[in-house]
Amino acid sequence: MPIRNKRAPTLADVARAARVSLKTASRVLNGASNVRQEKVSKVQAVMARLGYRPNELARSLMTRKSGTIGIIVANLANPFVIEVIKAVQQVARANGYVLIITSSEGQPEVESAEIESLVRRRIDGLIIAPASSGPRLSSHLLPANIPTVTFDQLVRGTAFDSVIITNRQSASEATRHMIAHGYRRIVAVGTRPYLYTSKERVAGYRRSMAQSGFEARECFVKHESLLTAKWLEEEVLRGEAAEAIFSLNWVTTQHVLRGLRDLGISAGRDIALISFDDFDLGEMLTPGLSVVQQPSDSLGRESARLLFERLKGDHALPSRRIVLQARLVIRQSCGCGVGGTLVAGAP
Amino acid sequence: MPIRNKRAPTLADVARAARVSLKTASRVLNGASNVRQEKVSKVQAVMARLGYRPNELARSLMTRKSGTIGIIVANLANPFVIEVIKAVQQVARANGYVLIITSSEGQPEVESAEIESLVRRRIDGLIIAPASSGPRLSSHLLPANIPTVTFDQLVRGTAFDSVIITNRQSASEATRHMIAHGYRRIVAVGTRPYLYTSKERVAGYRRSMAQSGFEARECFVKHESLLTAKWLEEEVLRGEAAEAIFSLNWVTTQHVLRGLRDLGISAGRDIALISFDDFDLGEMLTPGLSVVQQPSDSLGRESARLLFERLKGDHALPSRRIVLQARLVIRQSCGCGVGGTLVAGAP
DNA sequence: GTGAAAGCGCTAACAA
DNA sequence: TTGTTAGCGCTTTCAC
Repeated sequence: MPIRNKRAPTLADVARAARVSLKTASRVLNGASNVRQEKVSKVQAVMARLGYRPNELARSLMTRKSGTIGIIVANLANPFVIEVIKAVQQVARANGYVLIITSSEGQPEVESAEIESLVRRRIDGLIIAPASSGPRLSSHLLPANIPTVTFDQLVRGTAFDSVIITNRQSASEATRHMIAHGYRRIVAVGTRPYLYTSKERVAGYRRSMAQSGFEARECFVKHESLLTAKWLEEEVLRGEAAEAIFSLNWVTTQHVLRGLRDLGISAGRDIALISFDDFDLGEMLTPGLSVVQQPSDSLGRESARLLFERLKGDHALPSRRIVLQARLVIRQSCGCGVGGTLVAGAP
Repeated sequence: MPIRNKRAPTLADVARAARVSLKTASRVLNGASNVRQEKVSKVQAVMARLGYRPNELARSLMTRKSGTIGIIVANLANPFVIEVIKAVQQVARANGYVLIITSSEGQPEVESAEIESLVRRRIDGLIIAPASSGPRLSSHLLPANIPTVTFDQLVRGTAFDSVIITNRQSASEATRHMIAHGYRRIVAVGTRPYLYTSKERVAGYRRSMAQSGFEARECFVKHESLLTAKWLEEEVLRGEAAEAIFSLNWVTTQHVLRGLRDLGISAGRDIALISFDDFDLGEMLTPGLSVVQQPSDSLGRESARLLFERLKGDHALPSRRIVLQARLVIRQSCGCGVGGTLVAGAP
């Protein structure tokens, strides 16, 4: 029996009970090879008997490794984000790391506060979907010795590893697809125009519109709460002003779908729609939602890989950028397969 | 300038630079009142100048409080789970705590491993959706001094605080609603029959069926991967054997919807359907999905509240159980509003 | 008000 | 192969 009855047993308690030195007990704990088998068994037996639980906090203090990875996302409700987290989680677990997940709610101030909190907890690495593309996420917040990988948004003027997708190209492709259906009054709808992803997707959309000689029109709200049916009707639809909508992100699509329904307009039938980002039941809608699908699993996996490469190995690698291919998934809402007017030669 | 150029500045560095004692610096850090204002300012100035970041790990070692809450869920993909986490996260953040989120994948062995990992990291509290209702989640895994709240599943023979919902009653209500539509061949479909939630929901379903003198029929798969279109056709539908389906959880509904579509059967039109658990776009399906909606936000909030009550105050409170009311949300797939055969007197 | 000393539970660097 | 001695960065006595 350990002397103190209340406190959890420490390695010292174990060592005492096993009649070995603290260091020997420590060696057994860490699976060091240079301990006599006999003592190993004895120490392990005592550990089991006492119900010994190593204190990772104490270990971390000494090793300067907390075994935790921070991950900051903008919106936990977004299934894309969840899939990324799941992938990161898998890699982290396989490496014996644990994830501290927080959300910035897309607000740079919250993001800063969360970073500070994580740094104080001495995370070994950070994976972050930045809340803004501006220079807020700067190195004065993050100590240089915390490897960081950004995903989704790209932050100007930083040297973080990053994983992004083909925003511009995929947006262009989606737009081209709608154009091939014969639509020319295609409106891009989105939130937070100042984000990197928004800008890139708009650029892709514009490129395709311009190539066909059509006029691009973008409707943005600063925050999704402003994306109401009324706004849709007055700003986007404007009577006959829109034949098709290109929704620039998940939360936008959600609000656009609800708004159109409230207006008695069938998304995909009365007006064509392609969404950047998919839904759990996107295929089950009628008509099925045509989407640009982000490779969320690879995105998480690659982000984690980049991070662990720095963690395990060389801290001084040059900063790397990975661009993953997003995929245009054609279902019906784009105009395909609902007696739509798909023009010959369409994708 | 601190002497060591490489290492992050410590409180000792701060104290030295500010020409005060370590303890005074510590007092300033913790906002103690008994320090002369002059010194407070000085220390704070030095902290800012040096870019000092308190090491929470070191503090935790001494205070025996890590400022972290563990949360273990069965499936991060489930939006219900995510909403619970979001609510818990909010409360945790408001209390200065951080969340370590892990997933058991519904497997008791993984759950045990995750618990062990969290205990070693000295979480201050645990919120867990148990992977099984059996006695696996027992106190030999969890030290008695780690307050724990379970939600979703109820674990037999433990004294944890818990937050659950009206599984039985709500399942009964949903079944009654379908019966009122005139259906009598209503089949309950689900996964993992051994779970508390499954049993309760089945019990509610059976009660309503029995009250109307109808024969209850349940179709279970052990794992969702077995829930294929073929299985649906052969085990659930069996020709005309099913007029309505009561899907017992989120993942089941997802597979049932896909399966029915693959069979060319419209869920809600050709066969009635009520789902336990809602979807992001549940309302946007055609017909709209009728569901039992769990109060996920309250569930998370209440779980967190129970936990923090123990954390902040009395550890020796008697164990409490909170039962929250789930809500039957009638859209169309139950038979309402699609020219269904709703019988007079239906809810 | 302030500070010196001790110690939280572990590992690192040495010596034996 | 083993043990001893220092710490890691902070908080907590308990003196002054």
